[in-house]
Amino acid sequence: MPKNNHQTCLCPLKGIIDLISKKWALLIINTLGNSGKLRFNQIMHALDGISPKTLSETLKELQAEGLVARESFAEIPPRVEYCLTNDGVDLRKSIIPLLEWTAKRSSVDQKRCESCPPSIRARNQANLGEKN
Amino acid sequence: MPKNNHQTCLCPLKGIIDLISKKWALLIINTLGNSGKLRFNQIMHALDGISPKTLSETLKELQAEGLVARESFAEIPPRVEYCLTNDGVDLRKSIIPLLEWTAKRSSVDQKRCESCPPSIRARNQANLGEKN
DNA sequence: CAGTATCCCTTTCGATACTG
DNA sequence: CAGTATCGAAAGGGATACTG
Repeated sequence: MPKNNHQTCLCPLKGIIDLISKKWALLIINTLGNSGKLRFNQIMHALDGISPKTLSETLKELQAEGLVARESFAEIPPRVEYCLTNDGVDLRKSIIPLLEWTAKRSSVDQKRCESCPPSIRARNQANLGEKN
Repeated sequence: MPKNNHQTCLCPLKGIIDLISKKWALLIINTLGNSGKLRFNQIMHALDGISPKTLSETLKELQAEGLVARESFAEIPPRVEYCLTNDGVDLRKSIIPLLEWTAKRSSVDQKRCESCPPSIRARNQANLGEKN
């Protein structure tokens, strides 16, 4: 069996394309994965540039897919927290190679990560060092 | 260091979203990866439903990104072959976990893979068996 | 605070006919 | 065969104002 001939069916991909091709879906997944629990406005802030409409819609789709869990508290002012489900965590893990591939191609992007905590940036650099 | 707290920066993701959010990009990558070299009309046929315009445009972008190589032969009728570059092969490898995640979620999709060669389907089943 | 409702612009992409 | 040209429909998504 040739080493570089690992064949995969593209049919499952068709299904997932709709999900991850949503401009913000993977970003939300990753942000929640980084932070654990976040409130609506916290996600808005973390994903600089997303509109409340888009965030709201995308979160609903992610919930429908069983990737994100929503918990609301009967308080005033209202409080709602979002986090990944186990499935969401798995998805996030499965895109890490993709992240690494991207980072490896354009390490220039690392410098633009002003919205990322220094700890994450440091870890990225370390990961890149290991891989190269 | 908590085990489930592997943090990743989302900035590289922003860059890749544009690429993979193209409806057909990953499908082309994977099809080429499965088959090695393919001609324009072969890709058209493999990706049932894509229009020549969309295929042409997407192939150009993938070439511009250095993921796909194009080789044309001065023959009549003309012949052009596409294949993955090394970078393209790497990208394809990096999305395999994503494919596996998707396949694991909805093994029902496996049954709809009528366009896939039986050998690929068999391999998918085997891979699923290993993972579960 | 956590969304929803509107408006509108842009991009995407399918269908089809045509060309070197 | 390997595309290109043109048209149009549809969806994505931003800005903003508003509501429970």
